[in-house]
Amino acid sequence: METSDRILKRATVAFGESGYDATSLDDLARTLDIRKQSILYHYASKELLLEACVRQAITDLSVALDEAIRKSSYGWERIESIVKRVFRLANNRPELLGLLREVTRLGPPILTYAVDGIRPLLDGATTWLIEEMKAGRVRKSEPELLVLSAYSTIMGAATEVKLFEALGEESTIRDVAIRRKELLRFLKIALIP
Amino acid sequence: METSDRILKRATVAFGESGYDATSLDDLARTLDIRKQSILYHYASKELLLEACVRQAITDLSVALDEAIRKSSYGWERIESIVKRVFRLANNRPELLGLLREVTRLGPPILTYAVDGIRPLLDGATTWLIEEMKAGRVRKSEPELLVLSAYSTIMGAATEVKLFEALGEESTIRDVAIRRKELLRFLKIALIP
DNA sequence: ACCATTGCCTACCAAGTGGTAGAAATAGAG
DNA sequence: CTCTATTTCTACCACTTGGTAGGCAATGGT
Repeated sequence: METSDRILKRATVAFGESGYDATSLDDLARTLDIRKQSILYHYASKELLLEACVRQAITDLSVALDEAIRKSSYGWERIESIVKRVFRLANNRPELLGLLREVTRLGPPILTYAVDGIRPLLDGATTWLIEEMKAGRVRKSEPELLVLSAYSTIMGAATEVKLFEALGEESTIRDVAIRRKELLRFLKIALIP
Repeated sequence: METSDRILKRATVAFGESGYDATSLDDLARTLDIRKQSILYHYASKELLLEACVRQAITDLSVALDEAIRKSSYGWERIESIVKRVFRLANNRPELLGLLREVTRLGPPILTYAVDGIRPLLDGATTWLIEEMKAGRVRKSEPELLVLSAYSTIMGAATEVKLFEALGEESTIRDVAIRRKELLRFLKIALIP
């Protein structure tokens, strides 16, 4: 694999799991078994590296969601498909969701940058929801708020694993599956008329 | 006000809003118009300062929730009362919820410490929910999971303000009230039989 | 009057930070 | 082989970090 890609991948993990400020370029270089200056050759500054990570993360996220959307039809089935895909993502690549959360914590300018990348996804979801509401397949309410609520709910359920573990809740695949099932039941009751 | 209390308050805000790593003791001292060494006089290390902040935050949180519980009766009314109280808290003292989230990000040892403080609250909520389910006032499901889901949902709705703003969603008192109402509607449909 | 304690300070330090300058290796093209 | 461009490196640097050592004024008990 290309060095620059290796850097990008590890940086995304580090930024997403440990946070931007807690990750030093020296640490990062050490885990990659290269020197810090090699990182700075491919990405001129730490901030630009973060930007590249965010760009890639959003791309990956978009691809995953598109996939979930394409292989589902309408109404509840599609919501279920998306939730399942996000949970799988949270399991396979927790750093992606972690990075998104970290970015909202860091605020501008990187947040503004990320938001521009995510907005198409949210807009798509919103217009789709409006359609579904019109068709009577989803309970009528404010679609923008619903999308954002769903975002934070799914995000919370998918990323709060560390908290769960600290609380003694196990996090085997089975336990995560149970939580997913509960969330789906919850969403179904609340969303479907 | 006592110097040590001023430090504690500012530190909670800084840790909760900007994050632990992004907050230097020098910065903190500067905003308090004292010297860093005065901070280290009252709190022997940065980590101990964080611990003190967490302890105080959990106390404040407990007080607020107890209040919400005491002035409500049972079933839906109590849930509504708690959600409203948390939203008020997120509005008046966003740093409290921010600090909690930051702590789950930092992981052990501080997370373990915080969890010990919060567990009584969660246990209380869980046993209460079990009662309510028995009495048929709340839809039957896994109470532990329900508590944690509710936690992350409310937390998300209450703290994702920065994201909302970046997305162009206004965050006037009225808008927050609308989001609160939507969340309550959502919870009511999902929880009440 | 004495002295110990409290509270805040100045002065300093070792370790680490992101970043610069420029030398050495590597490799493909003519 | 030689020239050139790409990549990685060593050697630094200015600055910030959390933390130590110790001084100095105020306070209050004896």
